[in-house]
Amino acid sequence: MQISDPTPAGHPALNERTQHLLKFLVERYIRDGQPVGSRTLSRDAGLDLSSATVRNVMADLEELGYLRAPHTSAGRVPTARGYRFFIDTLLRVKPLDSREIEVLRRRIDQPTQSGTELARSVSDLLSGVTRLAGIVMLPRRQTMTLRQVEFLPLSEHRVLAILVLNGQEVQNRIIQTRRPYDAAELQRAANYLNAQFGGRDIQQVRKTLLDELRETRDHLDRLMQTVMEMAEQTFETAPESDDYVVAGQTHLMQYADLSDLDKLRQLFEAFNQKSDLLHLFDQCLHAGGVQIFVGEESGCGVLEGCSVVTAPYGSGDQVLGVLGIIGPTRMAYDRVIPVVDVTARLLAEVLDGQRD
Amino acid sequence: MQISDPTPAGHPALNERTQHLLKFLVERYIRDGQPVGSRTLSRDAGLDLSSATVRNVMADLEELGYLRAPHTSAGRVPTARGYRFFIDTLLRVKPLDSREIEVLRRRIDQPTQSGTELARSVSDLLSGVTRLAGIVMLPRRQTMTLRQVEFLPLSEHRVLAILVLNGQEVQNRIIQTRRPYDAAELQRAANYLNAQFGGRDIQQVRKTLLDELRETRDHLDRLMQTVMEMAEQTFETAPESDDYVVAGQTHLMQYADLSDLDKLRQLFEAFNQKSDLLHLFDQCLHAGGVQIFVGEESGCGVLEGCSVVTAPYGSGDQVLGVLGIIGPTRMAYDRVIPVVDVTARLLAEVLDGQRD
DNA sequence: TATTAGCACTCCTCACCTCAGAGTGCCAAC
DNA sequence: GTTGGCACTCTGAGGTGAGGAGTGCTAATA
Repeated sequence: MQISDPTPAGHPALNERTQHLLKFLVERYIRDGQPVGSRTLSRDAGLDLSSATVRNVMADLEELGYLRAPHTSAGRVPTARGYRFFIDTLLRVKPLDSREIEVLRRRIDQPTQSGTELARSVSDLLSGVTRLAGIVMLPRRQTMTLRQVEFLPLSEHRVLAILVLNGQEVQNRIIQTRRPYDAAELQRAANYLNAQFGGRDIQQVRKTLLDELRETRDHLDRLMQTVMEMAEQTFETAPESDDYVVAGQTHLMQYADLSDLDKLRQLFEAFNQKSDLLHLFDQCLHAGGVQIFVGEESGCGVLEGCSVVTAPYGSGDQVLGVLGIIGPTRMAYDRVIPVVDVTARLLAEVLDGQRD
Repeated sequence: MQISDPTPAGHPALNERTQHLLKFLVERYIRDGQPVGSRTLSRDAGLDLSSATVRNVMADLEELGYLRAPHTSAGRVPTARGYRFFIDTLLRVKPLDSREIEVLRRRIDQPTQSGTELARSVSDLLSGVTRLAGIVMLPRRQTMTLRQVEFLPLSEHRVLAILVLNGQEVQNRIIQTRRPYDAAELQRAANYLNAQFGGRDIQQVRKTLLDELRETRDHLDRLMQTVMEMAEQTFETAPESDDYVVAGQTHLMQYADLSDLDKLRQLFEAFNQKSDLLHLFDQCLHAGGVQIFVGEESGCGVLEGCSVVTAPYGSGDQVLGVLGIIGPTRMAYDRVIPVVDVTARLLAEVLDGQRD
């Protein structure tokens, strides 16, 4: 697994003892949710240091911006920068054992009727296993392979276009036509498209058909005119698709860190709005591994107090989408990161298997 | 409009003065959210009574279970029973003016690709206008009219069934077949089904085909065998459909009445679970008008502190589904009720218009 | 020079108190 | 039946003080 830092920032060298203390403090804070004091560290961190010494170290770490004290006498808490350093250099991830992986695999590899359904089930899985909010971005339509296209006349000026993609996914679109078409005409257009473009991805189809032929439209024969009118609306980028699927938002209401109702409301609205989060996920598409945003690193104001862990998933060597979780900054990264990572891999496997 | 009481209960006769005071108290409480005291009523209710008199009346109303006092010195608050009486006999609903109706109509009558999309947009509308959570139950598949059915071979043992319903709605299902079928065979089966059952509702189709023919299966010719295998899976009740669509849940986080995070979590989980709410809405399908559940009248524990206002909508004389809102018990019924009522009517109109 | 014990200090939390304000119930008078 | 008056109750805001946790600093120590 490769964890890349979206916002690399220089970290001054810390000696081993300091790192150990920081690591212990972050872990303890993640476990208990309470500010950690020097006495606790002196006693439990296993370094045989007096609390006074620990205090000196903590003061240094606060100076460097890794820790902060909620108030004078309250111990220390990691800052976003502290979490960042923790994740990048201190964290040892616990790999899932094969039994857990098998459970995940079985839950993902269930027969589904559509990509949306699969995405829903995977985000359910993510949220169930991590007790956080799970998110799965749907594969971009543009990257899907065209298996088959059919046209069905519905009424005088309406034709139903049916796209079978990736051998599993079916999409419909109702097309408004300029003139009536009969079934035979539509059949011929579909045959042509299937013969010419079956097996290619939508992006290519669109490019070839529209960009290359549009100019010569006036010189096309009747068949190709039909093909063009159908294709134009059929292969346009779909504004309909749901972009991503969220599950388990309610989990986020359990964490004291996010108990501010107003903040929570804004967060939930961001889930519905989608645009901000989509932008964030787009950045992760080509990260090539697990990516983590701590707090406001994402540049998204509503994500204050939250962290996002994402991983792209793909079929073959192509990136199809991104999945991940959103939870309080104070989350069990050592567990969540492998879950996200493995889920992405398993989803890729399943999608590969479906390409029959 | 007809507002029916789902749980009629005897209400003793109240004299006019008492009713007036109760009405004023409920309205004031809905407006301000504060317990209403005798002084306020004496001063503002326009009855020229001393607070002592009002206190006597309030004591009676408390005795009858219409009011309760949060504590000794805090004025009174309506109980569920109080709201019930208010809604049934005291409430004067403010009809929407034609301008408002026009705005609603335009927002509903937008071109949509599918029933789900339409439902989503209507529940968005409901939640936007009322600032509560809007819910639209999707039309039961069983009640839809079959326009057209087509079968598309996908691979050896997989056939894509495409159902065009109500002239607007398209549904797909992938069917696993026992033996391979070629395109011509499937075409004949589709032709048969379209000829025999086009224009009938799914319920009928299913009944006729499955119940009547299943027994005689062994004596059917090859065409009918094909028809049967296709139809069995195509017309089975769909477990896939999303049942209902919720919008604007986040609005509910703004109301102090529901500010208990844990309660709120349970409520949101009920939205996702769906089964409880579906059961509730099913009851409203044949109510023939606006129906209101106050607090736990619905029999649904998580709805404590909430009211539900629903109205069935239909096309022609057939009930297709239910829509409504969920909000805090303390909501502006005089405004919400007509909004729900009119929205249901407008949705029916639009659906009627689409039956081309 | 790094570590430590000791100590004064800060700040939070909690329990407790008080007090004003709002509202009630009841009673006697009208 | 209605009303004024009065004692009573309860809440909520504000204040106080003890206890505890944790810090920073300093001087002593290894």
